[in-house]
Amino acid sequence: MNDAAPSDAPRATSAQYDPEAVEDRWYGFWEQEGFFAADEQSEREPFAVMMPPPNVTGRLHIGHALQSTIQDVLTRIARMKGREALWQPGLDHAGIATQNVVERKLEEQEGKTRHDLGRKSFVERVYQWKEEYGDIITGQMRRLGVSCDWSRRRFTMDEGFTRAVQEVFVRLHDEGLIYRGDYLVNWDPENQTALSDEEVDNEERAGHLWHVRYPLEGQAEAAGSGVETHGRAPPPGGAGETDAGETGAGEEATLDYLTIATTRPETMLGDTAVAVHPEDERYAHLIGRTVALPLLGRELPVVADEHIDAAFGTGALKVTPAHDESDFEIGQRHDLETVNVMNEDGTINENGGPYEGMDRFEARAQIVDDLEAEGLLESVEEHTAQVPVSSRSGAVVEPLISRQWFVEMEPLAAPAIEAVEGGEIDFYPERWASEYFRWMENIRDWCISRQLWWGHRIPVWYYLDEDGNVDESRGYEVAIEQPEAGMVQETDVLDTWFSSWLWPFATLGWPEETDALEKFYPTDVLVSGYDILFFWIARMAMAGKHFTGEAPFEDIFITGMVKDEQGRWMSKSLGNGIDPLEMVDQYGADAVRFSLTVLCAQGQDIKLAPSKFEMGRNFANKIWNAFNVFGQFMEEGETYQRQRSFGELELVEQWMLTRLRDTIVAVEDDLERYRLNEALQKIYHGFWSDYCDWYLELIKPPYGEEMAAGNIALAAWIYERLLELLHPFMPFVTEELWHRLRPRAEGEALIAAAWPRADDVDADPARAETFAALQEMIAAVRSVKSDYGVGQGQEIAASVRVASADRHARADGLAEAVRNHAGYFEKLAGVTALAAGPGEERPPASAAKVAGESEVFVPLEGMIDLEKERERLRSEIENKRSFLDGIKRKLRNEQFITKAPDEVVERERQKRRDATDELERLRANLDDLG
RNA sequence: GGGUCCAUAGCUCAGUCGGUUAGAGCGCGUCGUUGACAUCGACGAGGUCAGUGGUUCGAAUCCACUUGGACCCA
Repeated sequence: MNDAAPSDAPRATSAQYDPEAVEDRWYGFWEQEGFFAADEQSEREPFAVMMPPPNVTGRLHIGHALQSTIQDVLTRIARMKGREALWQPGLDHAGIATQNVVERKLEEQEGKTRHDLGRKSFVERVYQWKEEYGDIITGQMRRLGVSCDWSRRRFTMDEGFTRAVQEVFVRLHDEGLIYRGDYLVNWDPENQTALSDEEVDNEERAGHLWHVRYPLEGQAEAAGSGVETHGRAPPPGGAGETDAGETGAGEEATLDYLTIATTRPETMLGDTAVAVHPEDERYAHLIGRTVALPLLGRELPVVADEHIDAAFGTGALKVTPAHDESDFEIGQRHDLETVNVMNEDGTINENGGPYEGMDRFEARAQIVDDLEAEGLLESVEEHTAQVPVSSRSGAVVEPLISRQWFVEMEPLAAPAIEAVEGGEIDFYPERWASEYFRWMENIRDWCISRQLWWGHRIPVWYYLDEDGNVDESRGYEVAIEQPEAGMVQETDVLDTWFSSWLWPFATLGWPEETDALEKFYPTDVLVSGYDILFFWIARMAMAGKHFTGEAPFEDIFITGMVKDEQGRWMSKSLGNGIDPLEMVDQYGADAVRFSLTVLCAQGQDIKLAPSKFEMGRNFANKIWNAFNVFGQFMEEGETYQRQRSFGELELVEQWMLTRLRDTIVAVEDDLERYRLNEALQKIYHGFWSDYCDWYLELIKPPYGEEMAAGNIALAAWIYERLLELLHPFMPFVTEELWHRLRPRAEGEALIAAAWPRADDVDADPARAETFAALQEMIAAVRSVKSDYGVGQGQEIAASVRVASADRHARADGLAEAVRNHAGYFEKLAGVTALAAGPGEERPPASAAKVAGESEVFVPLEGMIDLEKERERLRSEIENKRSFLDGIKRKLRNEQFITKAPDEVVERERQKRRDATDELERLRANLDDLG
């Protein structure tokens, strides 16, 4: 027998749950016994979930902890339900991030750049680094108790995966969906690579809007046209008018310049036109003329373009096709020249004349100075602009014309859209479907090439000329293996997402037709955050449909993101992150899992503080201690069998079983809809309130007495069901306690136990209702005692007037139930003398309290404060009266009677009867007090 | 500029199909410790469901607008 599952564990537990002592043992046991391993040969119905592969550079952060917990809960439930459960783990090579980490380390430790090492040996270094550090996160995940199949761990750059990536590139190229060309791309000057649109964040930044004068040329021509009175284009708004007057353009009646506004003056070095709106009267006469580019003197045509916003700036736009997307389009429309003025590192190139070699921002400052010196800087406005920023390096992204590889996306998007529209894929919460559609329907081609060394090298081959240089005039070959001796492979690598979009099937062996693929694909559910909806989720849907014909998952469960206490993103720079491992050390893995799950409501971000984990820790402690109530009486090695049939059970036992069944049903329902937080809350309530506060309190023997074997058996049986329900959420403490319940066979474990079935739990709603009535009465007695400062332990008498027999058939039964269970009142409310009946009179000097349809009297001779009691009754009467008024108002409304459903009307009538009755009795009670 | 989401107890949040005397955890107040658990128990206070208007017999819930906040896209 395994050490971790001792059959002779002491039955009673310590008073405090110590997660460390328990958690350590179980993870190894589960893994050793092979509970995490999925078997594609099994006959069981499959269940599969793909873990979003964390970056090799990653450390476990709280978001991973949340998503891993959710996936683990779903996987463990499926496993307990008898399904062949695969939770596929793995790692993502994370191109730029990983390359950066290794480059930084190289710089710090050896003072070298990757170029000093050369490509081959640098990539070797990255592999070394990956071997050394890449697995840290998976080790950290184990601490959380995740039950993924580690034996199937995949890496996006392992051999088989690489094969899949290459296959996909070749196929898409064959289908004409991959093309290469010179286009304006998002260029990260720091990493010196192209980025996809998704990797660029637009940040609002304070900047300036510089108004620059572009001198007009060809004045004679203009003079001849008879529009000279326009003088010059006036700046927009009244403020500029005086300025316009001062330039004296009108006086001289000659044109001198056109003013443009720009947020990026350095790009003017690449200007090849000025554009205005064709219907902009201010400039109509200038169309077809030319202006001189300040500083460089190049002649620029003035063109008319309908896309110009006449209201922005001066309404005249400098056009820089090589460095701005909309300018690029204008350039295409007007067949403008394209002048690239920037190097890949963000410095100005030889086309920038005197500014060559300067960094783009240095050049900007210099150009502004020079313009000012030449009197061509008309004005400077404060301006907040959207600045594109690399999500990888934080550098300002430059639009740059560059030869890159692209995937044409529209043909891939169409089937993926259909998959969601047609219900092949469901989003939870649903609203994410509209985000998905919005992106898919406006999809743009995907720039997949990266100028990096770490990643999948593009399977394209070039010919060499005699000098050994790539000769692109001969075209290229797309092939996985070198197609012809002497050819060299494309140096660019593929965007990391170009491999991870294949994750759901490439991990299972695709393009081979493996048994695993056959068994587990398509998967059941994907759990991820909305931050990678476009990067990853949507692209997986596309890849799945395109390459396998099937959507890669049926459900997509989008979690909220974990924020700090004030709702801010957690970040290193803010230092507001919460380290999940620290939390595990401090509160226990189960506590962390519990709190994260219960806080994870549908679609809402989670505001988290370390103190939230107390909830989970306290709950673990609670169930730990609950075991002792019966566990302390258990004989070692004994298995307790339930002895009595449902009908022979005590009322509280019947109630508890009924509550258990209801809980199982409700939990099942919540799980269907991924409402894990609500499911867990119900289990929590069932365990803590129902089981501990009521059931255990009542079956617990008086001090010094033993617990009957039959009671132990039932308590343990119910406890076991609750452990089963809770196990997926809190696997460690439940596994430990499950083994303490009774001797287990070797290799037997809660992780593999059957999920509780409602049908296996006997129940009787009517009996449960009777007990619920008693609960209300007991609460009423406690409340009265508390109001009058009677100690909880102090013995008192009480009587109950149950609802009158003529109106409630079960009133007599209820009175009898109260009398038969006087012991409950004694145990829970210190009631040593109890009377009950429909005609029970209120004893003198007693407090009265309504409990449901009944009334509880507590004689308080000598203790009762008449005035206080009157006050209490008056407020209760007032309360009840306003409630009754509301009901009456409703019932007087004819519309309500005729239009509302009958059962709603009947419910209101019932409420009126009850409230009227209660009010009457309350008033009588008040009168009794004199 | 287009779109999405959020606003409910002091705090963090549930509230599913429109009918609930609007709930939970934490916090707060009173009381309680030889008792499974003080990481606990009992009791209690605490709400204009952001605002306005509308639909409806009936609105925290549906619609419109307003205010405040978060996010996505351009």
